[in-house]
Amino acid sequence: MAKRDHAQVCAEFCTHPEILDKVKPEMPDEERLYDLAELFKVFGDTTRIRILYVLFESEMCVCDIAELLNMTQSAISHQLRVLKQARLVRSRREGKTVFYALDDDHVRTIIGQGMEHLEESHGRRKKHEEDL
Amino acid sequence: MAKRDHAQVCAEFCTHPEILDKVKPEMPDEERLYDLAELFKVFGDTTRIRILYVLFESEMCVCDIAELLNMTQSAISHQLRVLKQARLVRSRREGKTVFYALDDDHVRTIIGQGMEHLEESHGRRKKHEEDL
DNA sequence: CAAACATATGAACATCTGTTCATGTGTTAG
DNA sequence: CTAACACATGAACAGATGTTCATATGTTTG
Repeated sequence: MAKRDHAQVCAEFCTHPEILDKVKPEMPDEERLYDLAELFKVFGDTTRIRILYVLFESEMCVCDIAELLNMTQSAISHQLRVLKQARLVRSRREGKTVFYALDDDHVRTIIGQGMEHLEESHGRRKKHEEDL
Repeated sequence: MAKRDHAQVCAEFCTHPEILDKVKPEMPDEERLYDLAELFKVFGDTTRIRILYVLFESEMCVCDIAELLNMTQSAISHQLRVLKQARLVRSRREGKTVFYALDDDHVRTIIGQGMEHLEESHGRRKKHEEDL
């Protein structure tokens, strides 16, 4: 039961049945799409991105990261938990300190592609800075 | 002025100066990291992910997408605006209808890598479902 | 055991985000 | 021009999110 009330949301000649029928079976299950969005949410925060960048260079303990990013130990710890739950980092205990490291090479690719996109779309953005 | 008050946030022997000095210059500017996080925020929503998946198959008009995803035309339009501002989709007018299409091939790579990560980390997750 | 330290975590709070609802804009047909 | 339609958008509201603060857990040292 599609939501077509207000006017009539596209007459029949607008919704192209061939396309709809072709696209529908290609869609992954809702659960996969949900998990995927959840994963990208993890990348969608400056603090977590900065943490990942820091870990590109070397494994590191919590307080090192906190100092590097000039943030509270608590804030960093909370975010490391999010990154760990997303399987993007792993932790290793050594005495009192806990070392965190990247746990997946897809991270580099994803962030790299994100950066490339920024470069490229920035290049394209010339004379129409704001086109809302 | 790093925030080291509560206890002392890691004694000097914990924060490894060599590592800090090595990592610091490798960090991109704050602005780039902010933009990157903003970009991934766009991927961090089920509706937008579903829209992108739909556009993988074919360019499409707003009401087609709304019908496919069984959502309001308004909701879809709002999200298309977000995707367009992030330069992930472009639009083309043809009479009354507006067609949207992917505007960047990095999108496929990024989503593909995200999916791969899910497969892989799902595989690794065996006997420790919840390890908060 | 107690003290010191590195890290983890729960609650609270302010901010951000996505959808809905109502309405505005741009285009075509009559 | 007017009506109908496809789409865009502003305001508002509920739900999600990140940081802070206080405190708990786990480890080493004496």
